Amino acid sequence: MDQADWQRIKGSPFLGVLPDDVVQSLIDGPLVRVFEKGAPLFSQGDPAQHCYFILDGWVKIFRSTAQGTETVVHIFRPGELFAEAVMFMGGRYPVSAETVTQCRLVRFNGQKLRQQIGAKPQLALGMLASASQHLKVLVSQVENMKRLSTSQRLADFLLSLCGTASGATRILLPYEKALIAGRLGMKPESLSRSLARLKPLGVTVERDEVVISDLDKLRAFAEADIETE
Amino acid sequence: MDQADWQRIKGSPFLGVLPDDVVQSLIDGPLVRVFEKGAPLFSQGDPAQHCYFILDGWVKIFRSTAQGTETVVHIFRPGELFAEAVMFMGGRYPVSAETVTQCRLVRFNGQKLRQQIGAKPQLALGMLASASQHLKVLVSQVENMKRLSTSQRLADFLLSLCGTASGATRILLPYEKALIAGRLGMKPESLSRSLARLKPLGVTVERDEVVISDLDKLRAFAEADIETE
DNA sequence: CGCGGCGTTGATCTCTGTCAATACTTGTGG
DNA sequence: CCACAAGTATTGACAGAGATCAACGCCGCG
Repeated sequence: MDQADWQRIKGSPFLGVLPDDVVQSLIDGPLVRVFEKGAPLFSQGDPAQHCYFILDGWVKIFRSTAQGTETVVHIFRPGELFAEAVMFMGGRYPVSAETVTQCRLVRFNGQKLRQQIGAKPQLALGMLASASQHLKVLVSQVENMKRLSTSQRLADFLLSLCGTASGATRILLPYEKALIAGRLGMKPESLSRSLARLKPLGVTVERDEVVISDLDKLRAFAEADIETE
Repeated sequence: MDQADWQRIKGSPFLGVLPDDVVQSLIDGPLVRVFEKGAPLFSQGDPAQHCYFILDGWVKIFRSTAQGTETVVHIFRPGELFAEAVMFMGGRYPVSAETVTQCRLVRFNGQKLRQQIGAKPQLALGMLASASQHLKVLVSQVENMKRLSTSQRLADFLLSLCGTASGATRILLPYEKALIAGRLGMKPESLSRSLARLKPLGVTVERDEVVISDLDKLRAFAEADIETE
């Protein structure tokens, strides 16, 4: 775990407020764990004993039905902590998690965390902050599904990869397009067509590289109530 | 605030674990506040200083765009606590809230809560339980939007009003159908047609009264991956 | 009685899922 | 170096679901 890793941890709402030695005391086993792409982290129904912080890579959170269909609920990115609320409660995971790229993760032990909670109220504050963050994300996901067209959701997704920059930019899609489609609530074919529909707005795709010529134009489109062409 | 009201509060994952005097000490001003239908509680962007527990009535959580359209994100019902996680952070509300019926609410003060958590860490445990609960609700909403047809979402919604009963039942729709449609991510016209499509499954509607002849049959329909009609 | 809000119904259109065919990429083994 | 196979992405044709627009019925209320 190098300096950049600690920097990442400091940026997290949950872990950022804690002294380094406290953070270390919550880690169970090796400080950093490396997972290959497609590695399962936990399954829905498992006892929620750990939560994870992402140093590098992307992690898929999904639900499976008895028939085997799987629905992507969310995909977490580097710098995010997930499964902390349910782990803290000590119940069972309501969803499954799996890496979608190679990942470097920090795993925290729920039992140790629960032991420390009484002595360190800021632990609880941080967990609530993190849980609140996740609530916001899911709230806007529900909103997007209800209100936006597929192209708008895609635009929103691309913008979320760009940060707050303006003008033109060039981004790499972080994982497979089929997964992006699932994350946005559509099929891969629809994603292809949605991407094509963004071409008039200055969005061109080649392989896993997307070039956006005017971020503000794309933002206006993503937020528009009525599709203007 | 009578005995039944306290009973309600006892059923809340967050407040249920707290002693009565602690609950009272968190209340800011009058114990119970009465709101007429359509009363705004807070707007997105306001500093999140309070959270609310619903004794009676229904509260709509929604988002407004710059253009003025609003999207219903969630509708809370009697016995539910909302806005607690974001209030805890001390940031700003990401959504707006408004009563959709006449309401009797209990309002809690964020500052007092934060003070008390320092002194009594078990307060934080309850809050985490509540946040975790709401996360689960949102996760299943995301899943429903992505995976289920409109009729299935409607069936799911009706079942959520029935509890765990079996056999036949009769329920009253708690608010206007246009609002139900928004909650389920569809248009009022589609809601009408979805209701009609449930008739072969033993669901009949008259005004705001719904009669279900076989709850288990409806459950099977709501959970099916492929519509078998 | 007439008006307005709400809900339903009907006709039509658009979009997305589905199914299928076709590149393109990558990796493997001859 | 090439042939081949498997995984991934795009494209086209088609059918179905839901949105849209418009008309009508119902009911409460002045």
